[in-house]
Amino acid sequence: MNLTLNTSDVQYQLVQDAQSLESACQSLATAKVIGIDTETTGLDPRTHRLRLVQIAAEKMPVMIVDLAAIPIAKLKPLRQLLTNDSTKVFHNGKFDLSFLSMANLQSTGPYFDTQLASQVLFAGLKKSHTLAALASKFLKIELNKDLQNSDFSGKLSNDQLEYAAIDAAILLPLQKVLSAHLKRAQLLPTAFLEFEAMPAVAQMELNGMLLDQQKWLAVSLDLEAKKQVAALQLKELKIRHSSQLSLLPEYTDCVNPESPQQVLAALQSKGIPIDSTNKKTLIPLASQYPIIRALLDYRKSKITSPSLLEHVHPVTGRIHAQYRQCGARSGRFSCRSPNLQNIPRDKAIRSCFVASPGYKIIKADYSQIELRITAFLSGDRRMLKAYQQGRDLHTLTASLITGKPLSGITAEDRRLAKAINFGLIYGMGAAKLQVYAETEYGVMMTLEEAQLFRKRFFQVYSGVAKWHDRIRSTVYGRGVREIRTIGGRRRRWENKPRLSELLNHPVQGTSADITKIAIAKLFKTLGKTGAKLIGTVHDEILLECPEEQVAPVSRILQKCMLSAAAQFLNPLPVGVEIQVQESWG
DNA sequence: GGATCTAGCGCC
DNA sequence: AAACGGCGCTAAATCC
Repeated sequence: MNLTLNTSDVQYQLVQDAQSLESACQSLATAKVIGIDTETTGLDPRTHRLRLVQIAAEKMPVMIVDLAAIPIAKLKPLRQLLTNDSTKVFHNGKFDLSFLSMANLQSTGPYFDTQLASQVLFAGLKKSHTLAALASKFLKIELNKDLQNSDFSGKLSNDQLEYAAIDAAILLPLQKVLSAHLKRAQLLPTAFLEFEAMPAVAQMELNGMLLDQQKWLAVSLDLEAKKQVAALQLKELKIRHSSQLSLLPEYTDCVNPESPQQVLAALQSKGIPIDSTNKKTLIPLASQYPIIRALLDYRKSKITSPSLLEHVHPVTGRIHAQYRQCGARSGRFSCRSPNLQNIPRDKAIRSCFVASPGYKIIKADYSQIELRITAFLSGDRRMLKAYQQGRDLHTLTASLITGKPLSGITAEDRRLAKAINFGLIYGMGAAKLQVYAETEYGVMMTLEEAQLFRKRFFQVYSGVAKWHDRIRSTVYGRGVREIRTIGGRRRRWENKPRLSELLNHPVQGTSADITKIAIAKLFKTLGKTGAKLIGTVHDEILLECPEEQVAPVSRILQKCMLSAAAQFLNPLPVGVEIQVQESWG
């Protein structure tokens, strides 16, 4: 394997006319693998322009296409090259594909993304995944990135051209060495799963979500008003309750309810025995102390009203959040600017995310996917059987734990069972279960009851108990610092992981793998339906679909999601719930 | 004065 | 013996 690349003699050819483009593309078309990089006038594909497209292949000079010099109509050879069946190697291809797509230069796979490859390889560890870091680590080449943010809009210097050429050329040896590492670590399937999802994610970001700004303004004003009322109540209570503490000025006037430190000190000074002001500490005390009730009300009204309006794009009028495919150690997506994965479920709030005129929002959720994965991984007979029979696992758990017949399970029983199911599969203790059930599901229980429920849960689902034991003895107990999903996605730890983390990754990570496969399949299948992928929230996929296409697209969506899950969970049945609405709410 | 950390909380 | 995991955002607190 030839991994040497002397950056000082990377050859390149600057292409500024149609004829040179055609001949350069002809040579490059013979390559099985090409490295592609782009230079742009900025970071926003909607407002900044694509200036250069650099394409490298082994033993050829890097072709640098100057898009400022060649009319769009003459780019056909480039289009052909981008859509041939060679492997296209990118570094953070989401960025390049977004700009190519906006320049009406579509490309097709197969793709290899060196950044995603590195992230898959080192998931869980603190590593840098920049191109310079990878070049240094794997090729012992120190890239000079001084020109990365230089002005690529005007006349280009030789230094800029050389920089551009090197960034494309280096992708080829990097792809080789990363492939070898992925193969050795048995991570090729996971990496390819990421590569196939990558163009879908790029398109998802470009599509964005439409926010009804009028509606949102009304909702956020309403939230703000509620917050003011709560703050006022809080202030009055504080002043009254602390009036006798006039020697301590910070408690006499008002305490900033936003400051956990001040709130903690203030509450402690009133003799309330707490060591934290978080929800789970305060909720049990709320009935006893009006001030705590007021504080909780204040926080509730404070519901993160992220600066959504600031994220509405001036050109498209839509919100284009950034999804990071390997943003979470488990393989889940993370999302930011804004984080659309933690928008409150409150209908009033989610209803502000709407479909364009003539479109519908199609929202699809996997049903209890993490519990199903747990059933599969543990092999628990009772859970597997319940799912095979199409039963509702929460109701079953409620019945098994309370001893009531299935027909006698109330809504509260089922909420209790949800808390038990979701809490205990990752090994929650009784004390935490008690608090968790109350704060998340509004179900009260004594510590003794929590202990009993916990004991019963592991009795009735003994396969889950055995699965915990197995991980405890073969991984946790031996100090192993890595674990994998069903599909082989690996997460590693710098230090000894907690048992709960080891139990969680195979479940949460498998769920992420399934969603990513579904998104990749969907992207390939939606084709000319006009439906657009606009968001994903872990086990949920959101599409915006032309009204007349809703029926076929719903079927496609369901089929893609079910077949993605079947890749790992077959023959366990999986459920997908599809809703067609005017909005996300 | 800006960068980073912490607590708390929204979502799955 | 006891232990639920994964994120990003905001404001306050703290560090440099």
